[in-house]
Amino acid sequence: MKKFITLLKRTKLFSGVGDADILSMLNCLNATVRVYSKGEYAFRQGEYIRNLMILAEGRLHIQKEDYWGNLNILNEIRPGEMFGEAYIVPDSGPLMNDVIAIDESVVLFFDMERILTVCPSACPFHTRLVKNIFYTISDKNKSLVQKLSYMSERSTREKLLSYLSDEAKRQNSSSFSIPFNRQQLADYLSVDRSAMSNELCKLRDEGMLDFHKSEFKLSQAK
Amino acid sequence: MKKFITLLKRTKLFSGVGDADILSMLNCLNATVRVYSKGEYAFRQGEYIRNLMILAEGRLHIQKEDYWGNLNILNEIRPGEMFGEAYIVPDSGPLMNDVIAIDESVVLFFDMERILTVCPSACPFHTRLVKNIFYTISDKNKSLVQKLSYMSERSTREKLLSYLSDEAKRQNSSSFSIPFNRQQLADYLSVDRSAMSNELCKLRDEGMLDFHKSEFKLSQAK
DNA sequence: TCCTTTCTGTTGGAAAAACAACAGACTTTT
DNA sequence: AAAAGTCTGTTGTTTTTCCAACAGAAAGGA
Repeated sequence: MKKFITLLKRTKLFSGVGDADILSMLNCLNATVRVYSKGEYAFRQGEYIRNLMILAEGRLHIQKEDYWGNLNILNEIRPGEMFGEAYIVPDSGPLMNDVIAIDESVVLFFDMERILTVCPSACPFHTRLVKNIFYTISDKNKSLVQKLSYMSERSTREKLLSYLSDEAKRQNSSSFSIPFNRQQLADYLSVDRSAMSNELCKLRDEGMLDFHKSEFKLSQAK
Repeated sequence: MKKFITLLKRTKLFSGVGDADILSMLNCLNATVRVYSKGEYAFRQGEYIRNLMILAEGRLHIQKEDYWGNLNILNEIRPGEMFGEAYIVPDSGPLMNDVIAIDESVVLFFDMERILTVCPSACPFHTRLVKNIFYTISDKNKSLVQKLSYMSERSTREKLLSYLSDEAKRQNSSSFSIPFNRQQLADYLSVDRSAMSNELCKLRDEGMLDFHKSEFKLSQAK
């Protein structure tokens, strides 16, 4: 287990916890390791998950196959990332997705029940851990809600405006830069790139905003 | 505070906690009450939130105004529901939305720091509370991810298929009923009702599925 | 520097969704 | 039982998006 400490101290889950404490917590949380070979399924749709996982090495895809057999990749997990946190609720039902190892992958399993139950006084950094995990899912929650608010706009134009408007708020300035190129932004908003690019230029021509590469500036419509 | 116990014991946050314990926990969590009159803003965009809130009475809207002044209602909070949980992360930035009282509303404030920090041994139901709050957020997370996976499909048809496919999985049967009427389903998937209704009928005519009101049955395409 | 690759804006035609409007089926109220 | 209201499917028109293709600009590598 020792070899994972360097990785773990950089994860959100164990941030702020010292090396020695991580080691003792791994015991406390009943941590186990499992290696999946390339192409192997870590979990399959319909299974029940009772652990919280962190990917130590490799690469995983969370994917979904629908009733008619169409495959859809929902997410790629990279080393240090946590997954499974949404399925540890006692009666949360079976897993709706498949988790497959794209490369040979090393996965750490933590006993979720212990994370939430064991008395912090017995393990001084337990409180820290609970906070960290809480903060992590809380953050995720927030970004999901935000993305959802953009995506529920009906038109590409409105998706763009709501996203850019929020970004301006967040960065507290009408001039700001975004962390996406055009293709990434289109993917994020689930729209076609060329149509989006087109719409951006229309907005510019209408005087609503201006941009250069990933730098944007919002203005009042003329 | 006593008068809120009946309500609180029915919330997800305090489920499984007895009356007496709720009362002592309210102290432990530094619970405070605030009444908002109809039309009053509980929070405004740009503020920082340091509490977890439960609506005791009334009705709140979480809404957003964009840079150009367009208003958008994101969510309606009803009695017993929790909110603000996504903003308690220390450096989560300012609130991006407004929270406004639609009717006169009574809101309970809980000290988030205390929820996550105080040693459970001092307050026997604290562990229970941490679990409850974790489960609640976790559940919300899961439903957000699911909704997002439907909404990121590009066409109405694909949105429908992914939603119905998941519903069949979840209910573990190719025959199932959904909790929406047509308009609600359209709103949930962010599409036009009539176009969706049209698409549903096409799918039926192609032999992919059958339905009657909110009862659906998936089948292999002919 | 030149060459290759990536990124962005632009276009025109094809496909899909939104919109408006309406009729029949079903519910609820009176 | 009648009336009013809601829900659903259907249609035709308008608007928007998607898609494919391309050219210039920018970035990166040889």
